[in-house]
Amino acid sequence: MRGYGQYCPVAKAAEVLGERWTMLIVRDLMEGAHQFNDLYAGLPGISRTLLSQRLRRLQADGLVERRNGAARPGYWLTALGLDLQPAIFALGEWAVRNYGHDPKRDELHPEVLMLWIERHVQRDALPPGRYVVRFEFRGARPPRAWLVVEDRTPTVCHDDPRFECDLVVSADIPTLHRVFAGRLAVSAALREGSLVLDGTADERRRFTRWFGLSPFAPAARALAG
Amino acid sequence: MRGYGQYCPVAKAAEVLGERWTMLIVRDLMEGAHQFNDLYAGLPGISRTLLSQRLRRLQADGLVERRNGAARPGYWLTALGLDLQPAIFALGEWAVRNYGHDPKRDELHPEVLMLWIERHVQRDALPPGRYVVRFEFRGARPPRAWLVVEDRTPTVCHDDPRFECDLVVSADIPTLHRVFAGRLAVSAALREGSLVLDGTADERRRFTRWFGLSPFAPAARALAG
DNA sequence: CAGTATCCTCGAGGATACTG
DNA sequence: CAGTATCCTCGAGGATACTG
Repeated sequence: MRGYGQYCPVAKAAEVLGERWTMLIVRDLMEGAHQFNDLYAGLPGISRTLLSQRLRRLQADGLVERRNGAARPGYWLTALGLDLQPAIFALGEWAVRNYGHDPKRDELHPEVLMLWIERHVQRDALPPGRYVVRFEFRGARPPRAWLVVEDRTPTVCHDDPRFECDLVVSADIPTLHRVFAGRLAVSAALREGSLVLDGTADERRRFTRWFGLSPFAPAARALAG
Repeated sequence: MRGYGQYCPVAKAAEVLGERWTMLIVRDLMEGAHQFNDLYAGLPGISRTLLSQRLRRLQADGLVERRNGAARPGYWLTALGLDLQPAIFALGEWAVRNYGHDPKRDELHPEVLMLWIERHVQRDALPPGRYVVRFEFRGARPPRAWLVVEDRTPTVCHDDPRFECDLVVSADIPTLHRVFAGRLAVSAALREGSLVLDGTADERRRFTRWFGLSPFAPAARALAG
């Protein structure tokens, strides 16, 4: 995107963030995605070429840096990029306030939703060692997914990992999304039966602690009243 | 712009605001531009066709409505559009915090700067009747412009209106911009002589009251210390 | 796993001329 | 003053195949 040739703060922000996908990449980096393939999985429709290009542009603009030193190399927001948090949050809150309703059927990819859930798992609430949860989507395709935790690090699997499951979570995708988004309380979903937990009483209780909600859940909750 | 097919608040916001020019159009509407030609003048580089298209899209998305009833028909933000103010402001503040320095020479159009100044004039501080101020840009092209006020309504003229001037403001464009942006206090500019006011003592004093700064001036000032 | 190189398409938007 | 219609260009990005 060419610049606007206007020395206006809003124009400058639009210049850096205005290209297609860029804001979503920043959002994903904020929510804990750092590897190329992790980012790629969270952006259905983008091509690998384009993601690569956008990441290079973000590096050139100083919002993102590639860290090679760590155990797993990856992309991280710089201080400049992290400083965008309040602004991106304000944009999201605007959308929540005004468009918070009726997700269209084809806007709910089970894979992406599971990725978001994975990214927001409350790690401290997870048990040590291996921990496996199966999600049953009730008629969606794919019909199920697994959240496999090893040493408090969750990973979504779409193929049966063939481990014993500590808990089974059953809900259709819209319900699971409404819960994640904070528009339906876990307790209310359990009560009405749109969300069903299958496991020991301890595990069912533990779910409410490790299952993290969207950062926009408080805003959505505030709307509901 | 096609949507992202993701039911995420940030994606939704990016969908509505992410097209080139759209955010700047919203910004201009927030700052008091309402007529097609007024918007057009504030967006150097856009084509009339594209502006028209973007305005139609903004109407379809519910951010803008066309009001035909008023004395001058024009485009106005709806409640949905106005609700974007905090988010757009946060984006601008991010840019001010991080890119607040070194405007490039060709990013400072005298015409656009004068338009911004016109839009932020403090009307209550203007005298009734006709009031005319000439701006001398010291070597820029065009070299001067007039702010003609009739009944507290300011209009920028780039051709000599042939009225007597109540005040002459001399400053090069970068200085005038720094003052408008809040990065150089009027008092400091006057002291160092980069801004010169020519008129009666009363008129010179009045200038500091009607000359309004950018909405981002407080953020810029805060940076300066 | 994390990208890059190459080719090709198609649609956004510029230029120009026009209108109520 | 406030746009619209038409034509045409060019460059963003998809598809595909490839690599350290």
